[in-house]
Amino acid sequence: MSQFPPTPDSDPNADLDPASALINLLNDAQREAVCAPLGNRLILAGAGSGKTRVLIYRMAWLMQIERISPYSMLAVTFTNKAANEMRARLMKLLRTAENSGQPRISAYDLWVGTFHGLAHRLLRQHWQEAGLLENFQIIDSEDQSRIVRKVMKALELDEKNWPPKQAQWFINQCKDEARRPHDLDNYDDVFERTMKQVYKNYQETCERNGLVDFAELLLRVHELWVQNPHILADYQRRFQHILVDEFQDTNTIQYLWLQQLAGAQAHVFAVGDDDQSIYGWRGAKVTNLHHFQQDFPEVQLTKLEQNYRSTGTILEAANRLIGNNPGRLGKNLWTDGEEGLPISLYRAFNEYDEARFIVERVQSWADEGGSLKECAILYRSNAQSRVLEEALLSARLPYRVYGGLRFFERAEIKDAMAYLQLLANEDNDSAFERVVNTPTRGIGDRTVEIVRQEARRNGISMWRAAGQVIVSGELTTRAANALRKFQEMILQLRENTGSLPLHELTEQVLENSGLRAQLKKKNTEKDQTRLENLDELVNATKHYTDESLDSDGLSPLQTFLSKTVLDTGEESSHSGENGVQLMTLHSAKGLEFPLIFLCGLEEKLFPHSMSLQDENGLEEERRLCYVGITRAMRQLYISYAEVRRLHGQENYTRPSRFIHEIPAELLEEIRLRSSNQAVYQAPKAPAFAMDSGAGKFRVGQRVMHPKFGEGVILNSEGSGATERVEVHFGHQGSKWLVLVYANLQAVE
DNA sequence: TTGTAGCCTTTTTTT
DNA sequence: AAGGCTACAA
Repeated sequence: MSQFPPTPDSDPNADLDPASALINLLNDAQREAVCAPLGNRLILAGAGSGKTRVLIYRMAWLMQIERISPYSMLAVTFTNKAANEMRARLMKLLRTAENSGQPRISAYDLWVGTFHGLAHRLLRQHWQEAGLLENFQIIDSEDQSRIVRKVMKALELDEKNWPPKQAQWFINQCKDEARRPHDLDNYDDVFERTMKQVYKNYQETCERNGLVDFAELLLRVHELWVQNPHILADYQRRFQHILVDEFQDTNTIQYLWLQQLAGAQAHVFAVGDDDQSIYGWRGAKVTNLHHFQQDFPEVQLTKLEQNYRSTGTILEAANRLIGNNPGRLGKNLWTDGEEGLPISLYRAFNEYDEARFIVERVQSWADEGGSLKECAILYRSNAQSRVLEEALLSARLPYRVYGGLRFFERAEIKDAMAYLQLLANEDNDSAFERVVNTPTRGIGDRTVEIVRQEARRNGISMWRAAGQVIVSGELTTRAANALRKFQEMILQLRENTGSLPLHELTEQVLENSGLRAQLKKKNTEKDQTRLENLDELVNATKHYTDESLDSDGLSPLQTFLSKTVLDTGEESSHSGENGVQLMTLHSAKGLEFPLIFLCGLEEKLFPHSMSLQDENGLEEERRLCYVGITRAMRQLYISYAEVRRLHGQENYTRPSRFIHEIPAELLEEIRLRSSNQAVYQAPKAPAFAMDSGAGKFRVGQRVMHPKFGEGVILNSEGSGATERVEVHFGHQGSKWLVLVYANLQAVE
């Protein structure tokens, strides 16, 4: 471990003068960046080169040496995780400096946040000038999709010919490029004309209901500033120093935003790595790195190429791989640390075998005293996590899955949240429609449709329309009563909104709405976890008390609603704090682990088939692979499966081209299997979960045979009476056995 | 209006 | 494989 220098953030160089204390442990390039004179600067920082550290030290430098008030600084990141980490590390660094007798400087006034978070804050502040309702709410992409679908239905567009997803994509794309419907051409093309119409209607719906989607947050602020120069001028005057992390991930609107805010005065300190640009699909423009150097005056460039994270072998692999991408800004990572172990390559039969292999290696890592949270399993798509989870589960290894179904995206949570949204704003039609009849209370499609029409006819919200329809006699008395009862329930809850603490209010929502009762009634295993999720939700609300309110006079309820949409819910820390980390390659960016498993390196999965259409897509996949490799500090495993079941379909695969792009001498192929030739034949039938009488045999399972003793299932073929499994029995080698006769026993 | 059985489609990454 | 959606019976 000697190759890794101590992390200096907490290093008590207390008796040095402040400047030396700060820069003492930086290398030359890092020091150049941190101590640079004021001005625009681009830091091209390779993976593991201390990018974040430089950013944090720069902030400390500005405050302590340049005597710049934190009040005039703005630091922007892309994820909340990054923002939180940055703030925490900065505070820690300042605290150490404080001990050395420095005057107290607080980072509390400092704006650190994500683009979206900051935009939200600005819009709350200036909702009037931005043309928003005071109690506007933020919607996530699922909400957005629902609204798009509804809009398209109203336009009588058939979902088959007009996939809503496409429309959603179109809308977001436009917004990312700062285009409103009226900015668009009067298309001749039917498709584009229709999309434009959907966009227009969608936007009107959002305006009416006080809803703001992710892209809208950014666009609104942009427009706010265009239309209100005095507001912009205020912020320009305030934020003289703007620091941007992961600059390669900025999209058009974010770039515009920065340009506006910086004006001619501010100094922008941008940190990025073109080789780690992996969000092109959501509008990020790597070219912003180039533009930055042209659009901003006198940009100085610093390259950070020394890597402190990985072994020489891992870096070499990463460099060679990324070398296949043309048009890079050019960077070559190096380390003066040791070469390290070769990269291990494992060819699995199928995904179960792959998972089995990984779990086995994790197990031996743990047996040798390694900590589980130092292991990460990375995959291309979320769907891959399930098999891995099962394997970990049956090995009784704790784990934690990042992303995937986020807590706040689960149906039962969204239901509960919709009630809260409706309490905060009764005109939120999305929320209204979601919960009028969840749980079912006799308000069917018929009734809802009548309410919807009434709302549309009068240009009012569904909540108000419901009130009118109840008295107008358009409904059967039964429906009217049900609807009235629903409204009374909401109104009664609302009475408590102000007086009760948020968690008690939430508790009441769960009880009075019948959400809990509904789940308790069915009481299957899934419903059990759903109930637990609801409890978890109540728990989460406990942090939102009046005292803890930090944002601009919002009620705890409103604060909670906004936070949960923007926050990915990382902190809803469940079990598995000390477990193996499972995540997609995308969410692994910025993290590092001693032991990394990169799995599913197969053509069409990684690189993903969707990205193979164009050269850009492929290059982005390669960068993604580069990100994955460079996460590893000491040891890297790469695996692929010869057969993989995807979308219920079994596929024969070819190893990813990325494997071939890593020099063979850095790789070491691992063969756990017997010498049996049969292993090279692709199995003819599903090689797992055999459903014969014996029950739960599958690849990787340990079994007991009366004559051969204990072994592991390597493979299987056929089904029913002809189902055979290949079992490896230690020194006796592998044998194909017909399951019906073999009399195998599963071994725990 | 509700609940369910069966048909259908969908397959990447996320603030 | 899994979720969404429709059609149908109660």
